[in-house]
Amino acid sequence: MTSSMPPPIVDPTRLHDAVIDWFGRAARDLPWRRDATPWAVMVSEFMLQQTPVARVLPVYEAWLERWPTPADLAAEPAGEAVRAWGRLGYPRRALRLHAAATAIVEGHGGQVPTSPEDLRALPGVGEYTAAAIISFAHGGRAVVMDTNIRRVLARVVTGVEFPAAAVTAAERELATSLLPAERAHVWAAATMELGALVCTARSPQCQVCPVAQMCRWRAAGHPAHDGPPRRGQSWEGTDRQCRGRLMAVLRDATGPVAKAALDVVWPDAAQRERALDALVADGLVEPLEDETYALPGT
DNA sequence: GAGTCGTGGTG
DNA sequence: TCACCAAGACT
Repeated sequence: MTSSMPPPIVDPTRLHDAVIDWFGRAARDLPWRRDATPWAVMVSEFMLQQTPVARVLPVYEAWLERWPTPADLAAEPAGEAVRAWGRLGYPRRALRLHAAATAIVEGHGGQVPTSPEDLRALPGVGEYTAAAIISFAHGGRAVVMDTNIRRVLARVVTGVEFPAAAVTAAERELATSLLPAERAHVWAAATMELGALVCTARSPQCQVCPVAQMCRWRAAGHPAHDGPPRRGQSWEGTDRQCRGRLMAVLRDATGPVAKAALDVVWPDAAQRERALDALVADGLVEPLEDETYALPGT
């Protein structure tokens, strides 16, 4: 696969050293770094998918205390995972994490897999999460591309404000070419941290950036994003909002709830029924007898 | 490849 | 205020 991208202008070694050195001073003391067992890393990565660190922290702590191993989680009904997920959002992630724990117990002796293939076969583990687990849990060498790293590379190396909506081949080639032979996992964590703390989406702190001197976007005068506007996520009146309301009722209940309790949280009956059916199809809700509903297995 | 899937903080 | 954004995965 040939790339249409010009070769990187920055010197990879300088880039690595600057970012990793900065990371040594500025890295946050996060619980999944302090106790980076494979299961802890895996749980954190599921929770951090599209969810800010600050909101993950309390749920993460409670989760690992209750379920210190994959087997502990797999031993309980999926609904308990959904309930403990709380208001993190995208509750299917809780379902997938539970299913992944079950698969780990049944197929991997209770140990989080180490190979990309085995990791990707787990529900909820995509390209990013597999690479993250390999890097942060096993100290392996993998191309990690999350929203932070993609933005940092787009700016520093490519010279544009934002990466494309979806990962491109050129981007993957660039990230691969920059993957250091040694301490690749530190490079991944450091680049991600730089994107999270300094090279942020809204208001980048170039004044304190360790690679400002070699940043192509900065050198070009911070040109604004050129391309189609990134589609905002609508919310009011959507199925997602409706689903959220229904799930909140079931989470906050101690057992099965009557359908009437669900009806009152969404006025549009047709949309409500459609959303409820979808939740059942997704496995997030279990219909029981006498027109009652519950989280699966509870 | 574009759509869908939650929730809440913030510039 | 409100559109944007947050360690994506899946169809």
